[in-house]
Amino acid sequence: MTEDRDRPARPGPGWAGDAGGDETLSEAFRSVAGRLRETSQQALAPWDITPSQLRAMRVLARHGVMRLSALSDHLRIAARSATEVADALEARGLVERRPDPDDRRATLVELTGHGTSVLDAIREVSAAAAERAFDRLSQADRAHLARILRKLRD
Amino acid sequence: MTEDRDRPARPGPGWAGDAGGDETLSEAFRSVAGRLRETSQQALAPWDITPSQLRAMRVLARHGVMRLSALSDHLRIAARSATEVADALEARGLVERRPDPDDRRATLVELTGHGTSVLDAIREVSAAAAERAFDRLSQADRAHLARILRKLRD
DNA sequence: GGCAAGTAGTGAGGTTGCCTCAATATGATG
DNA sequence: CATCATATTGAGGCAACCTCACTACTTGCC
Repeated sequence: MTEDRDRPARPGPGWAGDAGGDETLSEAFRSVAGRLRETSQQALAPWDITPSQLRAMRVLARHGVMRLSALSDHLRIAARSATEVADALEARGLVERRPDPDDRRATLVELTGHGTSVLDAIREVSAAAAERAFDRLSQADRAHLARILRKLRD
Repeated sequence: MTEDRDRPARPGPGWAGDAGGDETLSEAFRSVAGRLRETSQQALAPWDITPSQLRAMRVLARHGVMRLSALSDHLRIAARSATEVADALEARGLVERRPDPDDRRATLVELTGHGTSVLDAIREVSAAAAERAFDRLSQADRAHLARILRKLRD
């Protein structure tokens, strides 16, 4: 059946396959989360930036200039992998490396102006796409959901 | 999975990094989903089965014996990749290959008895682990959440 | 029946995003 | 100064995907 071999579609590891007939809360939750990820990934496509790179950009936008090791801590990846992400972003002109004046072992990474504006644009589009999924909920349901999610996060 | 590392933690692609201070529904949702995935992945560890393999087992449990091509359709991966997943599961004695009597090009895959019981055990443990995350919600909140999730899935 | 065209599975080889280990450079400390 | 710790990176590996090409088989058509 429908063989979209041409288009990878990247459902991602969290994708629940065709497990559409669940009943437990956690499975329903994951199923919705998977769909959310799909749509926001589509929104991301035009910029040719991977989810991994986007995560790094978000960290840099949130916390400003930082060392590579700090970036790897925030992303919870090995230091070596942060080097790779920074390489990719630097090649696209989205971040800049600069030696840390306080410690000549270290390298600082920072979003460029271009990186900041690209991130802003992505944020806008992908937030819009994702929030659209919640349109079908009433105002009251949205408030409920927000409150419940807050409880679940503590 | 090479779980023998110090702290792989494998947050996965949906992991929102340290984006803990967000406000939009979609970001909160993904953050919670990420945590859910983390815990259920830990629950999965003892069996040395990757998420990818588990997904395949779930499909086979749900739909019974099927061709490799059908499996790849259900998992939304290329046919070639389904071969790999089946290889891994077969090596662990969790599925069996058998020629399709109706079409000698095709190969059928099916969960073995062992595969079924392993899947049942995994399901039990990981569902329990995941549902535990919802313990902090009141009965009313759980009902709300279930209803809202149902709406989001249509 | 005979044969071109299509389909199922897989070998070969590539990509991505992560990993560990070791090397190099620098910093901190007794 | 000697030693040990820390920051980044080169080298190399692995898992889970991918495409392309091949073999074995089936189907459709004359």
